[in-house]
Amino acid sequence: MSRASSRPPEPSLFRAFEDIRARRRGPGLSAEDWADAALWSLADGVEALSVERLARRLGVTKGGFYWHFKDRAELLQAALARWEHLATTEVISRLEALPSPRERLHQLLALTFEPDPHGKIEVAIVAGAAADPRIQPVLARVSQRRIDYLVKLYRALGLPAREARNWAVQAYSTYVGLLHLAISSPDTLGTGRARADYVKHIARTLTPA
DNA sequence: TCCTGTATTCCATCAGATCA
DNA sequence: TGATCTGATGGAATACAGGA
Repeated sequence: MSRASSRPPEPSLFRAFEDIRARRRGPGLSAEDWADAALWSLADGVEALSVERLARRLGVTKGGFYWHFKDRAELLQAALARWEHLATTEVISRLEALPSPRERLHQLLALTFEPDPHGKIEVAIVAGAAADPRIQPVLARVSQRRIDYLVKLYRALGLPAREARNWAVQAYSTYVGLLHLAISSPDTLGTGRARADYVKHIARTLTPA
């Protein structure tokens, strides 16, 4: 995927444990801090989300957790809500600040095909949806919103509605497939130059002439 | 292979402490 | 003084080693 512009990379949307600890406001953690930490820990799998483990990694005890949340299930829902907001709503909002639809599409493709922990979180959520019926509706909603936005971008590039939808589904399918490949068989995508070339290739194939 | 005892992990509760 | 946190505690689930 070719970078559409030379602008510096956007700061990460997700907050790692170190950020949460560092930016701790006041005497303790907020519910949002816990949700962000839970979201980050989802990279290890939905079943690995543990209140005690989370508390240890945040440098607090688990007692405070129950002030903010009724139980672990409520925390998972909060984490999923954060994911939906950060990885979809926030991304779309950032892209809308760009001047042209082509630039938005390039930036989106660059963003989604970058190797980072966000992909692991996405894959964990997808895998978790198979076992946990509470995850499925969130995942379905997020996928639909993303595809709808891609349709909008392709439409803005001049494609008719049906064709735009086909391009959008193809782009999103490629994204989901690459995420799985990057985690299950990372060598397939290569490293360094080879990977960058492949990402460029993908960008070309997903951008209408 | 199955059963049993022990250890570990996790979730949840609660009394008391801390702090703005 | 209220909001928030700590740390002890208990119960349930799971893992694992050892013996029959």
